[in-house]
Amino acid sequence: MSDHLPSAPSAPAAAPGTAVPGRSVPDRVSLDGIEERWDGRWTAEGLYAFDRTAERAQVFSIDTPPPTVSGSLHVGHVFSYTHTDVVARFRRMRGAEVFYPMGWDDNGLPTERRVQNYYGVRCDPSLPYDPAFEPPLQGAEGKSVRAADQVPISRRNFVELCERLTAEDEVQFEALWRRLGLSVDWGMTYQTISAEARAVAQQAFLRNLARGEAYQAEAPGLWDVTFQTAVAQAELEARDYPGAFHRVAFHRTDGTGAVHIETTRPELLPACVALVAHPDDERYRDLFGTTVRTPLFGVEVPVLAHPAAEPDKGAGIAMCCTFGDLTDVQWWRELDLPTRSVLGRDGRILRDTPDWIATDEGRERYAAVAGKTTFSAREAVVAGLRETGDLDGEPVATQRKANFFEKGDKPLEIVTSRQWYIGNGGRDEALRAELLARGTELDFHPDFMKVRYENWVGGLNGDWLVSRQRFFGVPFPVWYPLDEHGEVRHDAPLLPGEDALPVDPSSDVPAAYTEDQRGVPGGFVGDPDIMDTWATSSLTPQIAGGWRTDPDLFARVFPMDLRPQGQDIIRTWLFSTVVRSHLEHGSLPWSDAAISGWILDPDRKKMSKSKGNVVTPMGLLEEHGSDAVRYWAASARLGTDAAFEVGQMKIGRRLAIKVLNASKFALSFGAPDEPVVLDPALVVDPLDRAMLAGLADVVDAATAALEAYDHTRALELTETFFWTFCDDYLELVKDRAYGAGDAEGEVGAGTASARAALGLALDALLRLFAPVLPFATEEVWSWWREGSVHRAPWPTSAGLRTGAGDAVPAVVGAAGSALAALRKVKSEAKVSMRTEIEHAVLVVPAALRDGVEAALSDVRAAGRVTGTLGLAVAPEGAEGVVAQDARLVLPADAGTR
RNA sequence: GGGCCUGUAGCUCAGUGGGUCAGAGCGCCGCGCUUACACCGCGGAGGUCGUCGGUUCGAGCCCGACCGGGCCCACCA
Repeated sequence: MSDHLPSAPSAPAAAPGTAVPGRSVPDRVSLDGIEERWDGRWTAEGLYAFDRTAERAQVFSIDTPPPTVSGSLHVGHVFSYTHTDVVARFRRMRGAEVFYPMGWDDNGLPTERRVQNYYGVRCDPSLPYDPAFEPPLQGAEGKSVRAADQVPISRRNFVELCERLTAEDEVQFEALWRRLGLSVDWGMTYQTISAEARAVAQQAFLRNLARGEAYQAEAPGLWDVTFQTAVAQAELEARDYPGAFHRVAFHRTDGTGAVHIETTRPELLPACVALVAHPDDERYRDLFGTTVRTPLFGVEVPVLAHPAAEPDKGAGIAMCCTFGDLTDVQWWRELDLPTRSVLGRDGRILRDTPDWIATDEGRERYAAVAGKTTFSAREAVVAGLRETGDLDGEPVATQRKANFFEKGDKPLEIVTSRQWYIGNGGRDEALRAELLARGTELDFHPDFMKVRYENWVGGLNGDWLVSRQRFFGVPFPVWYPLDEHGEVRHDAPLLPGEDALPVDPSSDVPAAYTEDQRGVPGGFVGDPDIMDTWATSSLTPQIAGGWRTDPDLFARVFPMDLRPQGQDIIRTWLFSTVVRSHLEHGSLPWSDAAISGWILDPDRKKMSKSKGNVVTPMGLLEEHGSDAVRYWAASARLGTDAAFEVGQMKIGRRLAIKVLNASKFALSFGAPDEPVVLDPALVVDPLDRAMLAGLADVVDAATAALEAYDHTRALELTETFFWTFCDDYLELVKDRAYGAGDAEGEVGAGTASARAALGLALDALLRLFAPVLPFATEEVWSWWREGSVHRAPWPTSAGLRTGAGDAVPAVVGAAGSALAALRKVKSEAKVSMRTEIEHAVLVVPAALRDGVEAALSDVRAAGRVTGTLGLAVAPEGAEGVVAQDARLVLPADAGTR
């Protein structure tokens, strides 16, 4: 007996070999309204609901990327989310219980800014919660409200407004995803700023802290002066930045002359702590150990040797300031130099004149730059250097690379501050090796994306800085005692129990303290910082999987199977998730990572947001249909950039319509109430058997491709087969399937064979297409089958092979070539394909001879050959089938050939 | 400077352990209202596979160099 329809628990598919009763094929088929109709049904039936009684081995869990709800979705999202959905649908049909949640990322700067502008407020954690608060503005979208005009509100109020605002976005986003046909379980959504997500982030942090993986340190670090927050290595972006080399004289204290250095940051002159040159540099060897005096400010600094100094850069001797760049930090640390910071966290030169500037002139010069931005301070310093003659020549303009916060527009400065870190291998070789090993374990699709992971981990130069000096976000669940002098005891943090989470240390009180002790000597103070957004989103598997509150669920879904994401956030989201999982669970967070490429506009540039917004995703879906857009997305391989191509969507739409039409046709034979018998034993005709043999190969190959995350290959195989099926097989088999040659009232064996083969083929093809074209396939499925195609089992080749017997697929191609030869005769004669042929000889290559002969009667019928159709073997080397000596039956007025 | 990806018909792309691999679709040209489909069908014309070397009996497919695209990292004196 065949097993072409293996039973699945939720799929009331036909039992092997049984008849599928009752067809209900519409007279006219259409894609119009198909998305709303089926999305509604799927929702009503809970078709994609996750069965949480499933065991881990049965579950396929997906760590869906939560889109930023304060941005807008663009075609790139549609593209990559389709890839994931194809996987989800395939796995579901393969019998897996698919855990496919959707998250909304409403934590972070984009949401913070949007809430500020939309409601005219700003977050001030020092304020108490006001339950009755109503924002001054509603929907001041587009206009940004000046900071001075923003009403300060408590963090809790701010979070509430965030949730209020993003709720509207989530409705829009969900509508789009539904329209696109994502088979998400909409009963399982999460928000990254929700109480649950905050609690997970805090709990994970507390555990990192308890294990010694998280720590606090006061150290120089990269600082964004606009946002006034520390920034992590992963958030850096190197950009070109105009600057100028200034050649500046330092005066030797022994009075023997001057040393010239070159700098692009003359405004940092008051922060200079040393001059540094390479130990082997002949030019400066004599100076090592001596001191020089800084111009303008008259501070005596040593000339030192350090191998990190590069003789061919600038003058070969550099001024080391605290801090101009990361090399300065290295020198400062390794040469044990003093800290002389002059730059404030707001990016301005500190107002108070520092005590290391002792001379009257120096103090005067400093007063002239105090409080200025780096830009103005630079002008002032340069003017001063000109005045004193310490500027040698004119500044030489240069283009240099500077580090920027990816969301910022001013170069990062280096500022000393107290920050939280989580170990990520950046300063611990053993941990780095472990994390590199995790990367090796993880199956990247495509695999070369693994290199990006390895490069990043290999190049880390510090631990993960997780604290941010912002106000909206997940606060650190930490308080500190104040000693009797009111000094903060950072070394003795007060921590909440896990049951108390989430906490907000700015409004909650640590155990054994009362609110009135906040900020007073002997009392306590809350940690003012919030976590980096990645510190929360690195925990999406834990948040979505119920790590904290639902261990039963968590055990069924974690470690997850798949992380789909973009290649640009391998260093951030992917890596940080691996770090958290490794530290907390001692495992990878998922076994596979599917990396989608970019969408490029027709100019081969990365599709910009502005362009992406011109073509809204919803507009695309409405114009072309969801299946069509999905087809375009599914045509692009993972990890490969794809062009935004409307043409490809049109092809997809055509395919979807073809599926409807061809299916309608394949189901049109026999009386309407006559059952479709899906019995391979009925398939006896050589052509039918060959078709099934080909289809069986396609099923095997497509299945293997999808297993390997190669949805493109699977689609291509299926599609190619399907078009041949339509253009050749359906045409060839048409008359026989109608029962053209059967006696009145009888269904001949050939007819039954064709009908069974058509049914079996349709049955498999619909399921093969279902992951990519969920709407069209479901529509067709509903005409003749019970249940949803999306819960039907993935096709297997075994039943098809039973029907195929020992037939080889090539017969279909041979017969198709023969039919094409007859068509060509008509095409060249410029007559209708319906024109009858009264005589022709098919000259076929030897290799095709048997195939053509096996299907000759079908070829005759499809080619409308009424008389003799001869068969001859072509000479060696001839290609293709040629019809010779064709005589067409032409209308009287067209003349004869 | 280091690394990854990529360069095949006008366009978008397949070409699977080197030997019918020179392909598909779109576009183009011509034809056809053939009762599944005119949101269609049929037929046809398009390429010395970026360049130059090398390995091999044989190379889009392997190796090297170069040229052209895209991206990541490093480079802030």
